[in-house]
Amino acid sequence: MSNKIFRETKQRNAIKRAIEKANRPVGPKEILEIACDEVPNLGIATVYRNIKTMVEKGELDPVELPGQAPRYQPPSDKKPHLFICEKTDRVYTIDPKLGDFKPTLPEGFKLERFQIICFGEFEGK
Amino acid sequence: MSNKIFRETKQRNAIKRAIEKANRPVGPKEILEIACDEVPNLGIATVYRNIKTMVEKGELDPVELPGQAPRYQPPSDKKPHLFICEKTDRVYTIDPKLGDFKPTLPEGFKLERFQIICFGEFEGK
DNA sequence: TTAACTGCAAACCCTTTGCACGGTG
DNA sequence: CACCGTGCAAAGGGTTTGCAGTTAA
Repeated sequence: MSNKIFRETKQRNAIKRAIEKANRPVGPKEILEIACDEVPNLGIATVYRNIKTMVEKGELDPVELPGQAPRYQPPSDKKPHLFICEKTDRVYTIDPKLGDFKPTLPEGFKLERFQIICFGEFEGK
Repeated sequence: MSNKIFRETKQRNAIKRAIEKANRPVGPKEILEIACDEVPNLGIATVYRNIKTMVEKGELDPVELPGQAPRYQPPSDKKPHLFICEKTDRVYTIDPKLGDFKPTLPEGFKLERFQIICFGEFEGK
């Protein structure tokens, strides 16, 4: 069982702020770069360890992408559908207005859940 | 430019046949295992090199998955939508009967194409 | 014969882990 | 002061590359 006590450190806070500041799903390297403004020689291992801890605590959600390493975002923004900008490689969570749409599958396939991944260009800030 | 001449080898043929035999998108390890029936000490590097060559020649299509390494399938079966069996980790291409469905996106997002990834269990052979 | 192909091992890249030190509570 | 967290460097896992020997054409 997990009765570990979590401590506040300047590294952990910098990582949290970096993810919030990004405001879209970001990867470990991206997090490191942003957080390094606050904690110059932050190690990548610390970023990975904190991501893991935060995901376990439910403070961070992994966003898995086709053909790419996972990115992370605060759980409050949780939306399963994604938009991948093919110009900038940035990822956004979207609400594609599905109504009651549901894919129909051939026999034998039991649908648990589904995800729509959109590709294109995002022309915004 | 690429004016290389491609040769037939027993390894390359075994790899091609392994992918055809699988009849669903397969990864390098899976290809190696199947092809090893024909060519016992086939090297994994050869599998990777042939995958690359075949993708470049258009004889093979990569199938990219969220949070997983890409798998490959013959281009004739090309369908963008996928079903991932969470029991066996096997991947299947599907036709989810979309009709004229299209996701509606917020302003600023220019939709180029989209893909539906379904998760669940496949109860078939 | 020539140059593409192969197997092996080493090199890579990204992620994880071991260790000694530093810092929180 | 106990023990969690950190930085560094080494270890892992999957993919790629260098090399010398093999083989297709």
